[in-house]
This record gives sequence, structure tokens and C-alpha cells, in this order.
Amino acid sequence: MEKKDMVVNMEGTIGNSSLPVYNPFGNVFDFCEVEKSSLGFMELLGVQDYGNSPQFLDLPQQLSSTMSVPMMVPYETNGKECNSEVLNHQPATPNSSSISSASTSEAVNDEHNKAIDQAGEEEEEEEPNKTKKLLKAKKTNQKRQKEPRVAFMTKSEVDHLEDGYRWRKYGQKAVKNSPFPRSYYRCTSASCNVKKRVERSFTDPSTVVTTYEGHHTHPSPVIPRSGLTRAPVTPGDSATDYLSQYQHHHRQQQLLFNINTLSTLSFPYNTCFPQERLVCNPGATTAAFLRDHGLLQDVVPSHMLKEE
DNA sequence: CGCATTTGACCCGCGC
DNA sequence: GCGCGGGTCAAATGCG
Repeated sequence: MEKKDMVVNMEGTIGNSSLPVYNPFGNVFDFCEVEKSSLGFMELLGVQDYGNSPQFLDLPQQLSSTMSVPMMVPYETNGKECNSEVLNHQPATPNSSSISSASTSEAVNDEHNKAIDQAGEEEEEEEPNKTKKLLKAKKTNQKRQKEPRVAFMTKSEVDHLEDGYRWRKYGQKAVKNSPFPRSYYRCTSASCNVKKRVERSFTDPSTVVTTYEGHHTHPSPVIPRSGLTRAPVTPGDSATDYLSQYQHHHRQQQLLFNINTLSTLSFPYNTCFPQERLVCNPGATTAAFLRDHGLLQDVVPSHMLKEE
């Protein structure tokens, strides 16, 4: 249980307070200094991103100290939650991609699926039910392997936070060592396979962890607040997608935030942001990023959006 | 009646 | 091989 300092500046703060920030998977965030916001009844504590197509970036190099970006900081998860390839992969140089690692993983996975396919074919005549289950397993296994996940930690008294999309609950499970159950939701939109898990942190019952998996193939059905210049969600554009979800959290909670000290951070782990999902995409300039995402303009004061 | 939720059963991966 | 925990399914149930 180590702690490293991270300062998150939120507009409207009422002084500093050190909050222990734990994720629900049994690890501690590698940062813990958060300023309280007086603007909402809840505040964002952290964002986790652990994808399956990791690209390693040198964040301090990519992000200037004056950028206004949503908090998106990796933390170490146990092997079960995080694809081990992500955390174990050691980039030779900053910004090096590990696409080969991901593709290797898929190749292995394909072999596995072929085996399952064969098993299914062999048993189909005798036990169609078994085949069904095998096929289901294959399907879910594929998704589990491929879909990236982003987790949001928020303080809220409500478990299921409104994020602009419609969800159908398909399961609930008790979580080991936690009095709080984990709920499983699927996007109700047809052909959209996005899922999310919602659970309350057992270390901090006031914290709700929402984990999104996959990308919406459709825009949010919720009409944005009037007067907003919100950019539509581009199907397949995961950065925009997640940013949209993320910003919905902020909008709902009327939370203004800003991080302008990212360059001062020291990451104990190799940063494993998939480049395309990094909120501040190095491929685009900060100005372009801010211009293209109206919501950020909505939650971040205009003077903070000016790029130097 | 249609849709959402609940909940027990089932499957899978993993550790021992 | 077995047990455990996580994730999913699907029938039953609830609700507007």
C-alpha cells in the first residue's frame, strides 16, 4: 500500500484534503492527493484505463503542464482484472507500440476459439445445449479478450449513474470481501455490445466504480443540455466515446475539474494508455482536441482552454 | 403487453 | 481434479 502524490486541481476547491483512493480490486491508486470540490455532491477520484491493445506513452513528454485534460491515470490491478500483457509489457522506448503483443494475443485466442469451435461441432448432434453454451462461452471469451475497459471512480450515493446511455441490467454478483454486489449492465441499443459494471468500493462505500467495456456504435440517446456545443459521439472512436461518457459524469454532477500538473507526476508503472484512447491524443494538438469536444468546454473554464 | 430487473444456474479461468 | 470467484444466461417476476 504505497502512495504517491498526485495533485488534482479542481475549480472551486475548498482546500486540500488527502483522500486515500483505493480501487475496488484490492489495490491502491498510486496517487492520493485530491482537492475537494465544492460544486457537487460527488467528485471524481480517478479513471482507470486498461486496454488490450496497449501503447506506451511517455505522458510527461506528451502532455504539457498547461493542458486541461480529464484525469486518466493508470493503476496497477491484479492479474485477473487487467490483461497481464498490458502490465507486464516493458516498452523499449517511450511511445513504442506493442501492437505485436496484442496481435500475438489475438492469434493465440483464435487458436483457442478454433478448438472451441471444433468441440462444438463434434458435440452438436448429441448435445445441442452443450454446443450452445460453448458458443456462448466463445463469444464472451472473445469480447473479454478484445474489448478495452475504462473505469471511473466517483463519489456518489447512487450506484447506477446516468451517463447518457440506456442500460439493461443482466446480472448481479456478490463481490468477494465486499458487502456490496457488482451489477452488470449492457447497452440496450441493438447491435451495441457495450457493457458496464457498477460496484461500490468496499474500502470507501461512498465511492462507486463504473467500468465501461467496449465502444458504443451509436450516439448517446440522451439529448444534451441546451446551449451545449457537444460533439456527437463518433462510433468506433473510442477516445471520443470514453470522453463522452466521462464528461457525462461530470455534467451530471456539475463538477468542474482540471488537471494542469500532469507533467509533475511520476508514474511508478509503465504508462499503458492505448494511444487511441488517451484522452489527450498526441496525434492531435491540444487546441484541436479542445475545439472538437464541446463538452470539455462546458466543464472547463474558457481561460483554461486557451492553449499557449 | 412490453420491457426491465431479479436471481439461481451455469461456464470459464485460475490457483492449489 | 477440485474449489473458488468472476462473468453470463435465461426463466421468473415486477412494473408502468
